[in-house]
Amino acid sequence: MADDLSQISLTFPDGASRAFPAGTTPADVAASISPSLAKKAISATVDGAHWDLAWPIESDAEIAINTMKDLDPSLELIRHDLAHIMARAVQEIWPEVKVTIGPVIENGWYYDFDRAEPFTPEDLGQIEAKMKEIINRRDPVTTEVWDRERAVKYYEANNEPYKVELIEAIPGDQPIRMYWHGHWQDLCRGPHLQHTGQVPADAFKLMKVAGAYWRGDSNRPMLQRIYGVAFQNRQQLKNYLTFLEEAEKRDHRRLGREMELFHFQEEAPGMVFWHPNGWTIYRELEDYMRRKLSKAGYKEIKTPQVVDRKLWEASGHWDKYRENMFITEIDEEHANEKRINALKPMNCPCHVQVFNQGIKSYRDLPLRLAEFGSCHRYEAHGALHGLMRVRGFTQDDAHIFCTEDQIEQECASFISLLSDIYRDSGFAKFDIKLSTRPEVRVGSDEVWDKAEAALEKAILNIRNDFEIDPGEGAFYGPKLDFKLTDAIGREWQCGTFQADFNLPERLDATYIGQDGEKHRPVMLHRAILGSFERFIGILIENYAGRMPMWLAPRQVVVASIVSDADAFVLEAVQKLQHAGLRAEADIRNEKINYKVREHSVGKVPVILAVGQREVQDGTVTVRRLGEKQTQTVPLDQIVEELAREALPPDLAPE
RNA sequence: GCCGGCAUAGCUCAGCUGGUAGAGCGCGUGAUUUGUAAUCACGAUGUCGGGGGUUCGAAUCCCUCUGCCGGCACCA
Repeated sequence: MADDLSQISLTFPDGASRAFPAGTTPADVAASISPSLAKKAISATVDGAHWDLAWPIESDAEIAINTMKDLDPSLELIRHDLAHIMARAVQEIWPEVKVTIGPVIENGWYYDFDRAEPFTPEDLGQIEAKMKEIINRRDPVTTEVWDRERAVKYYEANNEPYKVELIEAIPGDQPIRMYWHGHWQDLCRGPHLQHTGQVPADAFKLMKVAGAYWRGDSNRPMLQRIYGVAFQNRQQLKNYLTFLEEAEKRDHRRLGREMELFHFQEEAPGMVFWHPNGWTIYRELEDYMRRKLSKAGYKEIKTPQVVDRKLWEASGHWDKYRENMFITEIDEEHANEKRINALKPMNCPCHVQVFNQGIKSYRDLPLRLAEFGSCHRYEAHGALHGLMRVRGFTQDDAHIFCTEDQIEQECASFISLLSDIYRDSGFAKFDIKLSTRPEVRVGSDEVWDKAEAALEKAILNIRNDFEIDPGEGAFYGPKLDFKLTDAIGREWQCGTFQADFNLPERLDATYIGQDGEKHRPVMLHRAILGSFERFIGILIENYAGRMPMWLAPRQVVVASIVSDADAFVLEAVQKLQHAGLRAEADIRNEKINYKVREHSVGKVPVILAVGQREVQDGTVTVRRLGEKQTQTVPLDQIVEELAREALPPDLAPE
């Protein structure tokens, strides 16, 4: 063994330390502990870094040996190695295909290939079969650190130009690691399993092929990306596939059709045709927002849809977003020139116009101008997606004109308002991200210091965890983004709060300060829902269409069991409607089973059934969505109960 | 915008290698008066996304446009 000078001390998770020769590998360490651990070991965690069993450790460190029982490292290795195994399978089938990169992602991995022919779904099956073959070969994984030039020459010789480019992008102080699975080779930073047979052959699946730009750059070649998912065992894979099916059932586009909420059609791509049911949800949400904003000290305004390009030139949007704006032209009778207007893509320039009317005093600040602002943006065809990404949408927009000193208070009130609204709409959890000053920006460093600190302090008033995204702020000011988590764990960025030192300048907004001089206000752009369209899409998916009472488009259906009950049904509906409920009668000549099924599928939260007995007793039999039991109660009682239940959260007594 | 796929009745989908369309649900009519997730019978579904071409003949093959789906890029 090596002498004392080249000894290092490794500390284990239980706190014990032992001396090892410098350059010892985790495999050596595992073997020194027990033969069974040596067998089970797959990788190590060394000072927090995921470490290949074959990588030498040169200095004192904390070490933990990982086995397949350690979820994160084992999934990481399985998915990582599958990416290579897939690339190898592809090259074994089609040797001319060029390989590029293949990282691990959530639930699996992808790998991008350059191939003239498109991959077909049948190809995926063939690749999968080949991958299983490779796994069964149990080829050992070996790792070598190569000299940079040698690696470049190697890839040049093998006609793998993408790999050459990748090597050139690796910082000079980092090793070029060459990995071999049997005869197949890839460039990779590792770590890896010890042989391909360690990957569970029945716990992965290739999911889809899609185009993807080389290095994410739309000016560079379009490659073909194959996505795969992988888990530790077959059951976990099955669970995941079931989860996907469940998520598909929540798809708001499907539910939108089934529940008759809205539709889209060719003549207006990306624009929503709201149907009565969907528009009911929209209006309930809008009414709720209007009350919340009004209570929070906002003044609601409405500004024009069609605005002369001059204003967009002044605001800077014409230069930057011209391509994405809907333009209207008009020949005015006595004008020399055609007048060019744009449908507003955002509300802020118009809000500044409202602010600029008359002279504002510091006493007017903060001035909070809110608008349910209907905006249009020409989004790329490929970007459209149901209600989630549309070309015509309505923001719950507002601009707060204030002084620098007021930013913190305004931000704090905003976050508290946003928390209320998210909670009321069913989202308990949300995350906050603070994006700070970018390289290129307007405004002095002092103002940025102040604004960033104000936003940070405002968050800390409410909670102590938030993420910082350095350099990702807008050029005009720092911003906060708010991401909520839905019922199946997906995250959606909805709210935003942005300080703006630029637009007031460009559009010359001023107020008279205490000193009698003109000053520039700061403008705070903020939204909570983002857009009504998208937020409703998120609500539909979050609730899987089973909206809470106050948002449900059809709240109660009163269904007759025999036609002798029809009169009582109509009476009940009238009482429910008088109590403010969205109630309807179902006195069709159908069995109660049929009616219950239809309204359950239609996601009506409450069905009241009326037969002979109920008519006699003045009662109804209540069945709630998703419950099998029923309960017979006096009509007047349930009317009162449901009316209370249907109150929007801000109007409901605590 | 880019890559790939798809487009048949209101919805979900079938229609093999070219011979002018079919099922279930829904809809309409009638019967049934029904007790908590589909009662029975009968009936009608349509410019096979639009345009052009090949062919004696096109839902089917080719071209093109549009839209949708999955990604990528974009998202003030």
